[in-house]
Parts: sequence; structure tokens; C-alpha cells
Amino acid sequence: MQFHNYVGSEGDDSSPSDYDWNTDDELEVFGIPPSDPTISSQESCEDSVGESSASCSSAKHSKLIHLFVGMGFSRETVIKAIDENGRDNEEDIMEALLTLTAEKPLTVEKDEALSVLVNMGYPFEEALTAIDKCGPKAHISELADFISASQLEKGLHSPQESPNNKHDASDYTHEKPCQPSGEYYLHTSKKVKLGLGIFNEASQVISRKFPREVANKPYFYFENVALAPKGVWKTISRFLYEIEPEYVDSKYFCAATRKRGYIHNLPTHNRSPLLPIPPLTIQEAFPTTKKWWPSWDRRTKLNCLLTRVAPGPVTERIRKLLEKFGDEPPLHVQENVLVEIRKWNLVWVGKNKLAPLEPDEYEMLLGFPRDHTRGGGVTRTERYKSLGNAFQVNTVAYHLSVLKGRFPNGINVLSLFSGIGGAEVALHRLGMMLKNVVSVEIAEVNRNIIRSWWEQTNQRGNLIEVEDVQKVSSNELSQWITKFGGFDLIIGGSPCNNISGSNRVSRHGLEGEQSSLFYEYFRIVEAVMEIQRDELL
DNA sequence: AATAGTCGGATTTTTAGG
DNA sequence: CCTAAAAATCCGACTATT
Repeated sequence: MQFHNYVGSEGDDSSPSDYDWNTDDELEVFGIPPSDPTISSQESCEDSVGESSASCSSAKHSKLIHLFVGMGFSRETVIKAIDENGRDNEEDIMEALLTLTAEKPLTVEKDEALSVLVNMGYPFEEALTAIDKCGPKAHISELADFISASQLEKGLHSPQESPNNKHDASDYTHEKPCQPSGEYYLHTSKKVKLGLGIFNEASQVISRKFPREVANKPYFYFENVALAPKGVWKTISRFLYEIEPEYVDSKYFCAATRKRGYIHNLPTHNRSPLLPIPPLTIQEAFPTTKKWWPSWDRRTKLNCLLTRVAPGPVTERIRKLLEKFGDEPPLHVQENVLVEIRKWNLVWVGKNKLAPLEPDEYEMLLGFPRDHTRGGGVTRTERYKSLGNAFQVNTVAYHLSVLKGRFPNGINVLSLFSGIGGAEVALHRLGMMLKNVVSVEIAEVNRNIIRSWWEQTNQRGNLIEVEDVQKVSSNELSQWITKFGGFDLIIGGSPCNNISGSNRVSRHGLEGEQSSLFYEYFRIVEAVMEIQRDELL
């Protein structure tokens, strides 16, 4: 029953599966000479230390480059932006980068259109819907008209009439608890959730009532798997102030499915995605696989990236099977192979040859910098495990983007179940200054990864690493709060071990051994709320 | 009524490194 | 030849969706 919001009557024609770019893309991209969207976004991190380019020698310069490269811009673009704006004003550079990346012609029309529309100020989700409806080849003006029309049609009162004005009405004042009534309304833009997407037009304007205490500082953001056993999300909602989960599939943000539920008290107006928009199909994300991709494998999206990948013998078995037939295996063989392919999330890397994704491909799809989890004694198996448990950075950043303007002087973050630091990376890529980050993570390899990232990105703030969430006392919280002046954001996804459908052994629900740590999340949110409310009075 | 897909766990076998 | 680590191989249920 908690999935009642899936039942949006006519979700059919807006269903994501009928993005019909399949055929278009294949033809087009084949026709285009070697220009790889993926390579341009990845090359950057590789040799960032090699300061051989003659002109740039100062330490400040290279630090700046590193900083912005860490946010996901290509090294080339960063250098250009710094050259144009000087190295002293980081905000100007940031603006220039956003402009440059938005103007840069992308290889695929859809991405380009999306980027342009977003840059014009249209909400990301509406832009996607428009492209979905009008087709990827539609002219920008046509798409813009579509969006305006649909906004009118829905009688949207939102401040989007003048798309160029990104920052007009703020939906509420964050510093002050607005109404003394204690009632609080948050207007989500209409297409929130439904069908595990955020772009279903069947949904209506939703007003959520917040208890007064969560309408105030601090913001919190909770994440877990969407397809939990019955009742789990209802329980989670009950603890987290009766806020309805927002179900989002990360396939709208990258080339892989990732169905997750999010409960938060963030405003939802004027969200904006990270730029550049990542490749949204397998074919765009992995151009080299097109050469080997058989026509009968019609996938455009990968399935969820799990913590384990297919062992070698599986792919070898398929290869031998396929080699028995010619170019076109019989239908029943195709179907059997497809079942295995989908189950193990394989891609084509040679003639009849399949392979699981590499760890660095996981990183790319999930929005992390290349080699984020590499090195420092981290094994391959551990990388898969940590990455499989991680946030999809673009998705989370999209939600957190509303915070950017609210904390121009930096933000204090309490990050629970940090894992490999998806929340930290998301905030950083949004260009937010991280003042104080308390990061709670049980696994040593993950803490090392976060620490390493923190140092590589030249963070000027303060990172405190804590091991066990159960040992975080309210006393300790008080001390941090006093020292930092309070937390602005509490963020984390509690363990899904006993909730995930993949677990055949101990899917015991929210009360399971690991998943019950959700209550620790709740405990800490409560404690921080309590302490900071007292301090404010 | 049938199908598809899922932030996994326990155990055994193989490999890597002395 | 030994040990530790990594890879391979077992293992269904639950539910939204069609």
C-alpha cells in the first residue's frame, strides 16, 4: 500500500521504457566520428599532477584546477575558465564553467537540448518530459513551448513563468521558522515521485504538511532501497515525521537503474542537476560496446549496480554457447542469454563476448571521480561492495542543489553511514564549501577512501571521521554543535542488508541486524534537533 | 497469471605470495 | 608446502508491473 503513488492512472505513454532513441541513437552515433562523451569527462583526473604545460606553474593555479576537476569539469574547460577569469575569483570561474559546459555542443541531441533547457531555467524534470514527448530532435523553441503549455495547463502557480530568472521567490525562509502557527507546507513541484520516476505527469501538486520542528534547521536527508518489504517504508515514514518518501529511479540521471526512496525536509523548488548531464544510455556511456552489440539486445539502460558482479565463467559459458550459432542465434537462445545478461548486468565487449562492468565504470555511472575507490590497499572485491552500496551522486546532488544558495559561507554536515562519501562528493560537485563534516562510517576501507578524497580535493574545511554510529552520544553531538555552531544537514542511507531483495538469507526487514541501524539514524536526528532547538532559544 | 528485477550471505575452490 | 586473500559457486523470496 505504501506504493499507492505508483498507481498514477495513465503512466503508460510517459513510461521511460519507450524512449525511442534506440534506433535513432544507434544510427546517429555510428555516423559520428570518434568523439566520445565519456572520455572527455574522464580524461581529466588522470594526469592532474603532471604540470608539464608550460604556462601554469604556480601552486595556486594547480590547486584551482584540481578543485574544479574534482567537481566533474574537464581539465581543459577548467584551464580555459581560469584563463578568462583570473585565478582569484573562484565564483566567477565557477560561473564560467557552468556556462562553458552548457554551451559545449554535446554529441547527442537529447543531452544538448536538456542542457540548454536547464540552462534557460526550466526545471530539469519538465525538460526531460518535454524531450520525451516531442522527441529528441525537436527544436528548442518547440520544447520550451511544450513546457510552458503544460505549466499553464496544470495551472502551475510556481515561479517559472520567466525561465531566465533562476533565483526569484524562495519557498521559505530557512533561518526563521516562518509561521507561528506551527503548520508548515512544502510545495513539491508536481512531478515528484510516482512510478519510481520523478517525471510522471499524472501526479498532481502535492502539499506536504510538516511538523514545525522539521521545518527548521537542520535539514535531513534519508535514503534507502525503494523495493523494501511491505510496511518498511511506512515505518520509516512514521519515525521521520510522517514525511512521504520520494521515490526516484536514478536512470533519469545516469545509464543505470537505481530505485531508491528518499525522505527529507528539503525545499524542492528550483532544483537543478549537475552539469554536464552524464550519458543517459548504455550506448552513450560505453560507445565502444556498440560495435559488438547485437540488435536483439534492446537494452538502453543497465540494471541496478549491485555489490557483486558476474564471475568470469558465466560470460565464458555464454560466449561458447553463442559461437555455436551464426550471426543470428535462434529466438529461444536469445531469450535465455538475455535473461543471464540482465541478471548479471553484462555489456558486450567483443564478438559474442560479454563482461561485467569494471569498478571504474561503476564510479563513472554513479557520479564519482575516476579512481575514487582505487588504491590504498582496497581490493577489487571491496571496491564493488563499496560502490554497490553507494549513492548515485547526480541524483542526490539534484535534491541537494536547493541548498547551494542558502549556505554561501559553507555548510556543516553530519554524514551517517557515509560509505565512500557520496553525500560529500555531491555537495562538493555542487560547488558548496564544506566547513565541518562529521563522517560516520564503520568500514575502514571506506574511511580511507573519504579521507583520501578529502585531501585530494584540497578541502579547506574540517573532516572528522567516526567509526561506529552506535557510539555517537548526544554528549558528543553537543560538543560538535557547540564547536561548529550547529549542523546544517544530516544525511545518510542506513544499511539495506535486511531489506534488499537480493538477500536470500536474512531479509528480515527493518528489524534485521544491520537494517535496524535506521533507528540510530532517527536517534541522532532527534538528538540534534533537540540540542539545536535548545541552543536557539 | 506470468514476468522481471533486487545497495546479499555462506561456503567452497582457486590463486597469490612467501 | 603453507597461509591468506580473492574468486567461484551455491543459495529463493517478495512485489511492482504487465
